[in-house]
Amino acid sequence: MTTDTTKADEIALRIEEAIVSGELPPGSVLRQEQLSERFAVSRTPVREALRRLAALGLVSFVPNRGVRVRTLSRAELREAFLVRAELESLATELAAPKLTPDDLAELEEAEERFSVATQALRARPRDDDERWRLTSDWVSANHGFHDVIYRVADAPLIERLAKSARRSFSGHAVWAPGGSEVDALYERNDREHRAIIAALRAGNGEGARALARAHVLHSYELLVHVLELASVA
Amino acid sequence: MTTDTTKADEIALRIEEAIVSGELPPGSVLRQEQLSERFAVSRTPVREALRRLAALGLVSFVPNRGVRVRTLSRAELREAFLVRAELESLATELAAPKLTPDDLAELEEAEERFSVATQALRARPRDDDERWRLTSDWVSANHGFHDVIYRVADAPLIERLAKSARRSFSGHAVWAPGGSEVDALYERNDREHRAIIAALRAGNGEGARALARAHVLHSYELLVHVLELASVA
DNA sequence: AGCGTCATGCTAGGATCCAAGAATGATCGA
DNA sequence: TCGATCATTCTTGGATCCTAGCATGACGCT
Repeated sequence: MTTDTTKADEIALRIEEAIVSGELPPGSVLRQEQLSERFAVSRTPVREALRRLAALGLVSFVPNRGVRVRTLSRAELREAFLVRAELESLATELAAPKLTPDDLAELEEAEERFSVATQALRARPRDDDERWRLTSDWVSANHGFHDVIYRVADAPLIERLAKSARRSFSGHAVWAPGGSEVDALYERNDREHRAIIAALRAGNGEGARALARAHVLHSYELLVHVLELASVA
Repeated sequence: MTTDTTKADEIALRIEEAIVSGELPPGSVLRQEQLSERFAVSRTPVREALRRLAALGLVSFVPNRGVRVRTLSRAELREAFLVRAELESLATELAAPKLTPDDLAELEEAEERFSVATQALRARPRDDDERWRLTSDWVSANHGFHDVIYRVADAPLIERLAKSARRSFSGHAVWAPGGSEVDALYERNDREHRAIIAALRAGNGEGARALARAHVLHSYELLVHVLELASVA
């Protein structure tokens, strides 16, 4: 068994997963020892993993006092979306001239899944467990759509940074659905995906870029709406 | 003595400094032991520092085979500049409405220093040592100008990511000056700084944004020119 | 009774130790 | 003489141990 990855890396991924899934909520303190026993390793690789996550901005170190999962202020949340809007629109523009028919088909398929997830979410079951599962589906379908674009753009650095910005707020995504006002926003999100596809199909890089930018900023509005509704509840 | 920073952090900064200064050139392998004795600590904090730098993209880990200072391919170099162009233009736009007269004065002062450094560099002494010092001055004067904008924009995440993109190629900056063709590019760089200032003074955020974007992309052209000249020599 | 100080316990940071994997060079065979 | 294989050495990755700093609670003083 030749490990071409180190334990610290694997653990970093698993902790990251736990953070973005919301299992480790923002603000919670991470004890090195309990992480080490959870993953059945010593504290050393755990600490290295935490260093990595700290550099990514997911957790913050307080010397001699441990690490805690980063909480984003409203301003930071906004910033993260602004960054993502710029990087994603750039990626979309880069992707436009490279798009093959196969890519286009894949993109449409991803959009189809997203559309289904959106409708399912709008049906909004009262059961909390079901709701959580559906929002989780919705989020990953959404990511799936955007990931196709990143792949086609073939720009590793941009992809890395954009996803890092995306991750930084996924832990905040309670994504509690709201009323008809929020429904309209979900609907718009879906429509915008199709518009981006249309622009890409037409080979209109500039247009796709502008659409992608607006789309991400609109997603921010959606998230803010949802967060406000959640905080009132 | 209450250390409000940890040794791993300090060492990460010092290694980073050594990398961007060119002391540790791209491609060189870093031995944990010699780093640890150089900084008079054990290997543990060194490794944590390296993890951090790896997450920042400055060095790359090869499991069981150590770390090496990252070399950027031409494509990655381009990507880094594209990212910086987007983020810096965004920061410029954000800075525009926040700019106070004091900020403007500071910006003009920074530009003055940059202008002086540019002229000094264009005088181009034959002495290698002097040339190295002047290019180093030029680079930091340039950074100084842009840093004012970042500070005014007051957007920590954007600043962090943009500087990270900037750092990723500073190690490559041999910045060997070329002929009159390159001189024109230096000259343009200087002019563009002034244009950005003018737009900011006029409160024209959109204009400043577009100028900043073009400016960074032009800097890329300058760097590529210089690198080509250097590789021929 | 309230506040300040000190002692004890707990957790993180750093050092050292051990094991496992890769490179290098020597030796043996063709 | 050239190549392949095996042993040795070097370096990294991980575990354990030690130390130092923060926190918390008890005790004493005002």
